Amino acid sequence: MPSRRKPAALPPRAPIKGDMAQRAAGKAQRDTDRISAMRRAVAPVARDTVQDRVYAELGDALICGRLQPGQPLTIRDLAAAFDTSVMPVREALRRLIAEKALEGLPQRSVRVPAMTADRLHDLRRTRLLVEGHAAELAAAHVTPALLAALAAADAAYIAAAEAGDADAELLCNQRFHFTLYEACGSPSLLAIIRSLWLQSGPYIRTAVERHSDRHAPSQRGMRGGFHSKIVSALRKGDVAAVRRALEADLSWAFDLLDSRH
Amino acid sequence: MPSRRKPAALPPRAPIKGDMAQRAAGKAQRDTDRISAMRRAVAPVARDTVQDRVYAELGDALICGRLQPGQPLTIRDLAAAFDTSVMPVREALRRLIAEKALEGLPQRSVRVPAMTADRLHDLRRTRLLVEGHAAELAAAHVTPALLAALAAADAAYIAAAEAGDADAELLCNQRFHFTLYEACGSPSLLAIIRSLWLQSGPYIRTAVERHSDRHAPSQRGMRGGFHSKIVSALRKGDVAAVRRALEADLSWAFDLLDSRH
DNA sequence: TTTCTTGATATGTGATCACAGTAGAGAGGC
DNA sequence: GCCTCTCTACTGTGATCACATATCAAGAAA
Repeated sequence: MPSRRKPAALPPRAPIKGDMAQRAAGKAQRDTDRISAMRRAVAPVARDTVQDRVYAELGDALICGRLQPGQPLTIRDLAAAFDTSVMPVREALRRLIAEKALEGLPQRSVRVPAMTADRLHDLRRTRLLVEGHAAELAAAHVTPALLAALAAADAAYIAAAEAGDADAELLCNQRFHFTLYEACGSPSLLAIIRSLWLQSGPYIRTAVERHSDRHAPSQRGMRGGFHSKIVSALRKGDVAAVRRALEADLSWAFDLLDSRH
Repeated sequence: MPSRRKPAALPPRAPIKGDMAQRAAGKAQRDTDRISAMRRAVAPVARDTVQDRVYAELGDALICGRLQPGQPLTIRDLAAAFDTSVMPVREALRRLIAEKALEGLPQRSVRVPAMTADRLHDLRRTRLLVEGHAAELAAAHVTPALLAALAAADAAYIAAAEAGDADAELLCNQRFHFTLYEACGSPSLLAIIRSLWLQSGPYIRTAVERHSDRHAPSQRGMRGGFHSKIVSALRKGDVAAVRRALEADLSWAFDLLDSRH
């Protein structure tokens, strides 16, 4: 069999297709209004489209590093993996390319951006600038609820790290940081940070795995030390210390990549 | 006639359709290879698609403020204005929404984001942070060629401002700033700045027009004073002064919007 | 007169088809 | 044997159609 088709790169973890996509195969239903009204009542907020779900799924895969740097992505393969047509995938890829999370090659193929020393250095500098500033802004709006949420996120992170579940570890780390950043009250900064995380996610995964390879499970929660320093600085209201702790946390991951690459 | 169809919001300034789009109406041509080879020789770099051109056109319109804040955009209207099908417009809008240059409403309609005091404040703060940092980085890589390019861009800006051509003024202002930012050597910062300009373009237009309303033509080049201060600070290598001058330039426009809105 | 309903129109989204360009494998000539 | 050419499968892009839903207007009921 001469087919060169690669196996599906990314199996969907949850059904992607909404009800809307089933109508092509389904029978014509007359009481559509009744059904859609009910559906709206059940899920009044999450009114997302198929492409939104594809986008979210790919974004998660990028941030959690489930996609390798340099890995090529084809629209049709992804559409097959998600069990949809090419349309939603096209638009999701387009969005991710616009956010620099994916790279559109001149031959129009799409791939996860390759990891180069220049790119790592650039991302590191920009993330220190933007996320450091967001942390400073958040430090000005500290509330007990925020501190509690951060502490909870940190605990979940440590548990995941010690359990050796890299996916959960990265997810909890993301949750901790974005809990902090959302408190900064700047939508524009938040959008920038989200884009930066999408861009650096595939590399950070590599860093975390290296760390796990080098250390015993009981030592893997080490990064939690950075997190708790951030929380205690926030509690004291020491803005400069918050920034320092956050920058140390970020630098930790990038240093792991700098040392050997 | 009950048609509620609005007039085309944005007449294309240049033909959008490439040769690819003409094949649907055109006759089948056999010597395609010869022609495409020739075309590649003539334009070896600009291998852009229809959606790229729609995207670029809409981006220019946003940065130059030819689209009003709050203005709704419909795919079919834009497709008619650009004389293409809806496909390229869909994907161009999707990209701009991903960059926060346009706003996707929950009812799935698309519009230019409305101007609110909160949003203005947020954009101002983020732009001061990011563009200030980019200017500092650029100050570390000053070359005579850069200084000459900036001086030329500033001269063009003053000429356009005194001529009262708002479109050209905004375009030259953009050129001056991006000449500076490109020298910072950070692709990630440049992408962020580009997105921020797309977001604030519609508002800046309003600011510039207010300034023109209040001042005689001979005084309209005033902003050039900021630009020349930036250039002279760069020439002296005074990084802090570069940042101050740039922040004064940016604040000038936002102050105009703050004062009366 | 006001309000709810009911149509028609319009608009975004998804699926499918058509086509140009590319890359890779295999056959042919040197 | 190595290089070149050709042919085929594949991929992204654009066009078009189908459909659910949102919007708005006019009409009916209170």
